[in-house]
Amino acid sequence: MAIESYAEKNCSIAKPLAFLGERWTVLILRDLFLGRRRFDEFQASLGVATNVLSQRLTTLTEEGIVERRRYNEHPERFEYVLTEKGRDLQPVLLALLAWGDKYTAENGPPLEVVHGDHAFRAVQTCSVCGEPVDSHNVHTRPGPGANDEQRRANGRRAPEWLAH
Amino acid sequence: MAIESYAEKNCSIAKPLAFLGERWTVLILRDLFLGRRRFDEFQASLGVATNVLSQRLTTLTEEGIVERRRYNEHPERFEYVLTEKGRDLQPVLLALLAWGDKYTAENGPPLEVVHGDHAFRAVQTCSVCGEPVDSHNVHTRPGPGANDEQRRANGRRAPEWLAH
DNA sequence: TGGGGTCGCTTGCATTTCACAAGCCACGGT
DNA sequence: ACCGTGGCTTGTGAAATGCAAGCGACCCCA
Repeated sequence: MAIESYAEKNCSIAKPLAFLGERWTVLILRDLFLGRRRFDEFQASLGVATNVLSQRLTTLTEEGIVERRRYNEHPERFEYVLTEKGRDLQPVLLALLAWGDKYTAENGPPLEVVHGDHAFRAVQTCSVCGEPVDSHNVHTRPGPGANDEQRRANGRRAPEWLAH
Repeated sequence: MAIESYAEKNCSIAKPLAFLGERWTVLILRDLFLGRRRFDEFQASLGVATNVLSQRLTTLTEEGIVERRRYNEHPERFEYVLTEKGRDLQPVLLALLAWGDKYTAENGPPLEVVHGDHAFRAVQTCSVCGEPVDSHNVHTRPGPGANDEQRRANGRRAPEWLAH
């Protein structure tokens, strides 16, 4: 289970990947955002093996991304719904969707995302100045949570990819 | 390699996951965005097995995400740099980073992202009206690229998770 | 001239994860 | 009495990944 080692790195990209990086997890989240909530709905929609699906739903529950909710007693029946923490992953899925629409959707987007009454794409803007962010006007530096190694490494290195 | 079946789905989230969903790929991209470009840099930074790293770099090259560039003859030496298509994945990484900072960084963000002279978070806004997007004011519908099944499925289903 | 180190890998084998198929239990319907 | 449904669990084999070793063409240093 080497993917769990992601969680030990001091990195806000690696840590979420400890569970998001497991196969099928992101597609289960997509289904959750589309309103699906039952084991068999996920299974039918994805074609994933049931033991894997069961395992993923357990992990997502443990991570607090979904809530496992009993909607019937006798027999016990459960459904899975996104928590606030889970819904906060929406930007990740929308960013992925925007990229996929741009580069993989030859016949136009299979799915439109609607805000109020208009279909839209997700655009990333700066939380401070409100300007759109693109890959050319951004760089990085160690933050308050950086360890010594990270501080040293970043000091040594210029973001050379910017210079291109 | 069942993950390749992702690519066959008519879904702009699933298709990118056909390569992004492979273990280590997203972390290699993170390193690329941080300016790393050489085999040994990735290997040292990530601790990934060299055969896997080699395989991932090949895939990323084939997908047009990175360019494999010879920077030395005799002996041949290569480096890997992001293409425009690759840099367009930045919103995905920034969204992941923002979530990771919020939920997994107890001592503050290990890495700050800087826009001009100010550290910032990525905020998603609507490409049409410019308003910030959150998980409560969004729903979906079939787009021009939807197949018949997707049209039917979406008609049958309300986005129930919104009603919560 | 020789000995070590670097870079970018490849190869072989063990371990972990995943897929596929089958089955199970408590119902509910007919 | 029997079939179907929902939500799984349990095998077993295939595929992905990890680990360790090695390799070829240099370069550096003496």
